[in-house]
Amino acid sequence: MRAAMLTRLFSDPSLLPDVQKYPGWADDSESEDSKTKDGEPHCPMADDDLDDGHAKGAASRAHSEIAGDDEEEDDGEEEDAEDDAEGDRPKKRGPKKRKMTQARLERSKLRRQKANARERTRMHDLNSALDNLRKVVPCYSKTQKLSKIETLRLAKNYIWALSEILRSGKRPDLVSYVQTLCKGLSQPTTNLVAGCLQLNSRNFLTEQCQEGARFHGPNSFSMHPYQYQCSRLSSPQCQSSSNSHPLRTHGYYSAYDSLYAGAASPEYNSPEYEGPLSPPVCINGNFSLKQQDSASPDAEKSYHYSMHYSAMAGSRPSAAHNLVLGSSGVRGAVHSDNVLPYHDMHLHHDRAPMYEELNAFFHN
DNA sequence: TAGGCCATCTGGTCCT
DNA sequence: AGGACCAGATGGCCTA
Repeated sequence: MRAAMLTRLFSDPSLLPDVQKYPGWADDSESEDSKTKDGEPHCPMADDDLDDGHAKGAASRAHSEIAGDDEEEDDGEEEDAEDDAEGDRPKKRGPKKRKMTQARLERSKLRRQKANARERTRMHDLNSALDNLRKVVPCYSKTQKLSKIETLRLAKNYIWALSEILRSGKRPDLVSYVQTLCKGLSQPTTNLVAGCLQLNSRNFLTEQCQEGARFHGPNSFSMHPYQYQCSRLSSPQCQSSSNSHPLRTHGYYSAYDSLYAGAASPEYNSPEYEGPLSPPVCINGNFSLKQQDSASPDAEKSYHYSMHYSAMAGSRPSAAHNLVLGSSGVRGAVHSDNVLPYHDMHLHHDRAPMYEELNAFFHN
């Protein structure tokens, strides 16, 4: 902190916002005013001026005050004498620290400012890249952005899931897919991703109830309890309860299948999505949650989603047992704000060439 | 109010 | 010397 103060010793008015941002500088300098960060002795005069300048929130004033100390500009013996006069501190061995003349301080300050600007630019570039990454991971929201770390985790999982698909040449079961996608994600992010998939699934379920059980063709998944639930949903009573029942695993299953079904949708070209071409995860992005949510708002609030990450891709449908959905979930509840308004959330469903290849692969 | 996330500043290190 | 990169520190903002 001492070194930080040094660089701000002659800060100009352009740094005033920063000065305001660090109101504790003066206090810090009080507590450790006799040494620099690396333990080098430090001019006490500069400390006093620094404290004055920042404590009063007038960096420019501090600058002028220091600049007025012309007698300190002279280097050489005078500085040595000052050091000796400081007295009780033991002398440091090694090369003497060059006195910070006004010119050197100015240069140092300029360097620091330039370095800060570069660092800001660098971080902005990094954030921009992260924003781009957010747009191509399976779940994207304009307003509820994934955090940086969650974006990276989700992207990693997504890449892993896609490479597993390419490697095995098979459609994985939905549970494995979801597990892979959500592996290591925080609960809110898991909820968000799950919400995305579920959103996609609801409309899909409706379509399926109208179209019949076309899931049970040659390309259908291997049978497991969730497929059973899915097929049961074709019945009217099952549909009517689908939004209120806490167990919505069928929704994920259907969502997953919809991702790979590649069925054209009138809402395919969602006007909401303005990002670049996205990966081939959610080509069939139909959003019909709005009405359904309004019909049963409590359903979302009571919807709990718990995920255990015991298996990665390649786990068999038995992994479904690790996907616990219910109001008794132990990992935390899905809050209503984790399920975004449909106009704000985007599954990626662009016609990326990669998807077309994958889609052709899965349907040939 | 605590905790998470973020932007920014900063000094250190490495490389050119 | 200067730039890139990194990690630590700090404070602001937001949310549960």
